[in-house]
Amino acid sequence: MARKSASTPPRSDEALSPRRAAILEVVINEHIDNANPIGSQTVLEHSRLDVSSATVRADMAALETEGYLTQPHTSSGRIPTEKGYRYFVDHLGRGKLAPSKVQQLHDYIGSLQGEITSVYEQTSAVLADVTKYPAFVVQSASNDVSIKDVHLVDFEDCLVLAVVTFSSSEVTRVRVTLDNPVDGATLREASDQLSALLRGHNFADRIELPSRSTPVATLVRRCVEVLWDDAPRVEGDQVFVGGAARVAEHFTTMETARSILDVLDRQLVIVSLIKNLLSSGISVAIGKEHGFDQLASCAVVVAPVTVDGQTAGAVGLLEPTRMKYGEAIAAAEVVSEQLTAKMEAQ
Amino acid sequence: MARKSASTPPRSDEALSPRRAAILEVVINEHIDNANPIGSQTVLEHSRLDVSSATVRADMAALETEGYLTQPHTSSGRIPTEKGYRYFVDHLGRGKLAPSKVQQLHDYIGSLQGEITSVYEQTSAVLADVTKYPAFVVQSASNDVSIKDVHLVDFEDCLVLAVVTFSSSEVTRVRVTLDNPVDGATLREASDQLSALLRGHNFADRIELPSRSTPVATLVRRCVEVLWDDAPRVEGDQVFVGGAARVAEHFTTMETARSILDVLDRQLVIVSLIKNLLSSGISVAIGKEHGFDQLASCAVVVAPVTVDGQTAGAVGLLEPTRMKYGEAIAAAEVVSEQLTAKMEAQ
DNA sequence: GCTAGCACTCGGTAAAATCGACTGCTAGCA
DNA sequence: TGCTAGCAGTCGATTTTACCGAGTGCTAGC
Repeated sequence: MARKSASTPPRSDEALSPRRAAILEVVINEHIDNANPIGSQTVLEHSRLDVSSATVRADMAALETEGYLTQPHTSSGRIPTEKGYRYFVDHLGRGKLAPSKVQQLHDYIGSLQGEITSVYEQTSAVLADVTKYPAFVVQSASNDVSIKDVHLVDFEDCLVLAVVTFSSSEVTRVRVTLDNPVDGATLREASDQLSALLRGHNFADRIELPSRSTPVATLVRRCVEVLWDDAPRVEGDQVFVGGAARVAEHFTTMETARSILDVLDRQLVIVSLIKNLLSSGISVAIGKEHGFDQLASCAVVVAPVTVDGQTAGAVGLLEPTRMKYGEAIAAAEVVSEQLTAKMEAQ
Repeated sequence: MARKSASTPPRSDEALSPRRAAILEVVINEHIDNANPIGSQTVLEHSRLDVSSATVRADMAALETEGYLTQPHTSSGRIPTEKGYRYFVDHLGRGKLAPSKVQQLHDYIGSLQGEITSVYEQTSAVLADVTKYPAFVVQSASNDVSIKDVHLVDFEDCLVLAVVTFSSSEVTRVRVTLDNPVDGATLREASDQLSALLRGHNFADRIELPSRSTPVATLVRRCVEVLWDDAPRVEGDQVFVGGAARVAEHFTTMETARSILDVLDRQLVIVSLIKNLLSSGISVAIGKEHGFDQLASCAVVVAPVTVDGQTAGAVGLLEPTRMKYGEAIAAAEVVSEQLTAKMEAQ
């Protein structure tokens, strides 16, 4: 996957004359609404400008040479370029989300219960439902999670389940097979020793193992070994994609739909996309700005979920460049706020 | 979602004359290969029949009146109907999977480790990769899972985590908030009592609660209450869909792609689809046979994963009716065998 | 029961014709 | 200098027409 450096947040600084800005705005708004190239006539109809179409034409020609607009072919209206959208996002369309939708998001996310994972998963679905676009929620692997407790559960003769509780209140389990059966007392004692030994540590730490060869010490050693080898490394970042089916609604050609679905399937790609954007402080990446070729026809909107100053995750939307930026950004922000609030309440 | 009863396993019993069967087979094979309607000429070229095209035409006309073939329009070749495919699946195409693919599936699934859930999830991805079609794996909620162990972990003053281990070796956790802080000894004692009290039961059972009002008894009561209220009901059936993006590869019109993606998003629908098919002993449902309108243009192939005579899950493929049935069925079976073997080994 | 041959159908494709929404440009006006 | 009116020209999209050929059903004859 090709990616360019996204280190410099794109931002268009040049200012446009008020009239040209107005024209650009109309072109973008109209184009978003009906996907057609926009001509000078149409611009006039949808603006308060009191000039002739020839003047608008001249301005549009200027906007084109400056790179904000482009013509699909001579003799048809103009459509926005990525630069045009960028200017729009930075200077113009301060869109809002319909209050009813905000309410909907509030209500739904507020009502979610249960494991963080499932909250995130459901959130991705709601966000997709509300925006009608594919949405994703990334749950970051928090890097300072430590072990809180270890408990051994006896299964069969030589099989023990090590149940590890983390400070994040997540739980994982690992099967430990033994050479010899153990009795309940040994198990219990080993449980206690393990808890004491590992509490506060995480899998990056080196643990001082007991060297004695009592049954308990042996069991403890074995468990630590297995845990350090097998434990799902405090699970990496997880991605939940909601509304992938929406792709088919919004992208007209099969081919683009296909390549986008493909990306949505590859969670690693999404994670790195999001991380790049977040780390360079970007909240909207339009077209090629994010450097992922397969998504060149899309814009990505992200908003971080921050808990205690740490990035706990992110919320994102994937839409065609021709989208309602205002609404999308607002929606992502509302959801990220909701999630942030929810996480902090825990 | 409309569904018709799928209680009678469809099965075409009428026998066709050998020649007609041969013709049907060629039509289907050719149609699967290149999606075109097949004419009498083409049939001759791809069969060992030593008759004239007129004869083939007569037979094809007969096959059409009997419902096995149909003409998209007068004056073009024939394509198979659902009934045609059904006959094909029941009597003709005993296809096989390329040994290399079988090997691939064996190797990959054999190498999977970790939690059942993740094994299932990855399996769905591999199956999709190997077949190039969307695949799903359903993990059934086993209905005779019982609690094996309960362990309380102290979090904050009035917050305790109840970690429940099930006989299936799965683990779940529930947050229990308390009115008063508890000390370590109480917690430990309560853990032990809970384990003893709940071991062997599941959330459908009624539990006799201790009525005393000692701190331990109170804690035990509270935990059971919360567990019975909040515990994710030994999670229902879970569906893992792999290769959803493949939909865009195989379905030509945006609209069908869209409606199929939509279904893949709705896991409940898939579960009920699979359950219906399995319970009526069907392994292939072609077109409308399964009664789900949105999937009318698809065929579904399923194979159960059985452990100890109990259905532990299922493996399925979703393909257009125009698909290589032989391969698909073989692939689903290989995978279901692999999973079955893996589950039984645990 | 099979075949050869013939008239016929009709979807798909290619070429031609038409339309109309745009543009750029120029000359003229405040 | 900035704006406008008007005109000629461009070019994609749509419709029309013509045509081809794969494939059919049918019938008469072996």
